[in-house]
Amino acid sequence: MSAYDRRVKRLTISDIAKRAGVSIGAVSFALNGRPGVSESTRQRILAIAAEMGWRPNAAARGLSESRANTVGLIIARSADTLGVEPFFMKFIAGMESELALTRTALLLQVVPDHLRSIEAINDWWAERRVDGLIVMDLWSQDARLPVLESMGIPAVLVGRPRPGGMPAVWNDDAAAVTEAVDFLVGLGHRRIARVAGLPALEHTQVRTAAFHAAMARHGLAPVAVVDTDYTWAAGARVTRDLLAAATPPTAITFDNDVMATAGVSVARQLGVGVPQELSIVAGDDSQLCEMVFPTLTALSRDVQAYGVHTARTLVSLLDGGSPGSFQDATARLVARESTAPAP
Amino acid sequence: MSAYDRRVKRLTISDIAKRAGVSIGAVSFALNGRPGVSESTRQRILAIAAEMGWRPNAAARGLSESRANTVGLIIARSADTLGVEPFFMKFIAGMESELALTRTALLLQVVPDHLRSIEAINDWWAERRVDGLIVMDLWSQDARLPVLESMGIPAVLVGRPRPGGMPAVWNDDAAAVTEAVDFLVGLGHRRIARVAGLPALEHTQVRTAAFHAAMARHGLAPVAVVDTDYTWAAGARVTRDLLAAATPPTAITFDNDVMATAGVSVARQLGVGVPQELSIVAGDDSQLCEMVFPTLTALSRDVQAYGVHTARTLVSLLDGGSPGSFQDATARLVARESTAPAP
DNA sequence: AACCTGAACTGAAGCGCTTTAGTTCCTCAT
DNA sequence: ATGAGGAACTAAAGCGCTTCAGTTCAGGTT
Repeated sequence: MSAYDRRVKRLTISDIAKRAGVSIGAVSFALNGRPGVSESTRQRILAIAAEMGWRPNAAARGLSESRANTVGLIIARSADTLGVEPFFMKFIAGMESELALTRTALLLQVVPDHLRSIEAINDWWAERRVDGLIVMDLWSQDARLPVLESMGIPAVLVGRPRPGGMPAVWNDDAAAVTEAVDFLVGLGHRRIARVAGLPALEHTQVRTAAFHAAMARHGLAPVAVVDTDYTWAAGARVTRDLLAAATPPTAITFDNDVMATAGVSVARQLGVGVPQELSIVAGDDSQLCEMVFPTLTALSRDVQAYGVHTARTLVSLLDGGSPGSFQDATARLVARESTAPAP
Repeated sequence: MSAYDRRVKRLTISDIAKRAGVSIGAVSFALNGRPGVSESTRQRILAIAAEMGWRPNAAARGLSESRANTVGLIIARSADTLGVEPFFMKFIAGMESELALTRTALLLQVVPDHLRSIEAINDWWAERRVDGLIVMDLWSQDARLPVLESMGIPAVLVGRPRPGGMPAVWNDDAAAVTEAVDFLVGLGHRRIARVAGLPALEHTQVRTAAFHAAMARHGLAPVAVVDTDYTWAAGARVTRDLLAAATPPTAITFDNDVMATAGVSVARQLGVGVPQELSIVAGDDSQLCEMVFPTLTALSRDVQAYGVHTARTLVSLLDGGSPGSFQDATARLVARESTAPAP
């Protein structure tokens, strides 16, 4: 005998019907704002339902409507990387504030790689647990997209829109990177390096291309562009290498805050003054950037709003709309202490 | 006409029944390992189901079993605080690895306070969206517990067990704090301060009590014990105050890694050498502790395992067991660069 | 008075599964 | 030959809701 009896008598729509002296159909009409009942009975039924504290059984409604009223978010990263990235939690918080408005729940799954991610997609869809999905961390050749398309799964991409593909919510990474380069060049820097994130991620490629273009526009050649895995260790190693070169950069842009922090740390160890001898720009903003000394100049954006817009797009898609892609605000450069005129 | 037709013909148990030439009841028996079918037909049915790629419709099964096969995690914190704390993502990742084994999904909700948290509990339970809950960030007088108890909601507490209450997964915060104090005293420190977290949180109180007890055991009186809200700003402010005192501490323990980082930063600004003049211990370990200079001595534990154990306890509870509370491994002190013999 | 209309409501099917109460049929003891 | 017993299966109810096809009835037309 379980400590919890699952079969407790639950309040159902027919209890309300009995109490109101009408059929369950009438109750359903009343509760869902459909025609078929007079305004007076509707009010009576609503009052009774509220008084009795009735709430629809999600499984029953889902079964009947062929809809789960739930969306899924699958994050394909190792738990270690996730931990330090404030991005996800903020994004999730934003999504939920929006989803709450339509009584849509959020199913979450954290898996280490794309293969598992596809398994999770299959499971959820086959079991009808979700009505649609949010896809993050897009790769340029993303194995998940064909799966989603072939199965006809409604999804919203967090990243650049695909031609003819599903709706995407994105922001102009290229413009942000360009702003950072312009800012550094404006400070007199000529020898600038870029420490990029995972090369498989599409936005890494976009940013790298934008970096090259922006440098070229100023008639400059990058000192280096190095791909990494976003970790602190990688940021430290690359910074060490860059500073050990014959003509080291006077400025480095990092693709996230964690690596930028590592860069500051390594520079200090090597006795390279930040920002006197080396300027540093972080590609993501978070409390972390204000936690280090010197505080980090960073590309900042409203991640929570990003989550809100993504959720809104998915909800609209599920409601039968055909939302276009949504361009979120471009990250702006927030100048702090880690940048200064070139030596 | 929606871009996605929800009414696409889905594979159901009766398709399999038709194909196997048996009744749907027989199929259900076969798929769920129940008696009522011969071994040969069971195998035949399983083969057909696998071949056709059948998966049970979660809503249908849930409706029939009066069970959602989903558990809920409600996090009651502001998105800002959440972001920097690597704890949650790791914990979630751990939970999921365990939940995946029993095909249980995780519903997540991030709300700013306990009031909203209770609303979310009510909603989920009334709608039968979850079978049980994980309760984190326990307060000593936690308004959620009476709600859970009165509604008979299966729940596992992440924190100290309540006498006669629901099962809890916890670790010995007192022992960990004691180890930190012993360590510092062993290094010759006599003037030790504690920068605590949110005073409403139960484990803050447990740690503070343990801190006092450990100090007393060494015949010492704390320089100060200050409550905070875990933020970087609070950590910085308190450190500044402590170091400005007539007889400043030679060692400070902080209740999380973020504040400890702030402490290091402030000390440097004030020209106080870490660890030469001031030793610092962080109450939580994460990559952050290895990202600052000097790297932080910290109380470290396996957060992912913590999540695994919590999920396992809840699953056992839902399966009708009556799991006792589970004591997770005690955090161990990882000595790094931020601690040294007292000046 | 006969007819039509539309609003207000009921009855019942159906969503996909589990589970209980039968039914059929084979085997074995008598 | 008869029946008891059990294994292997089927039929159908039920989970709680939505929805569609009817039914009833007041009111208006002609």
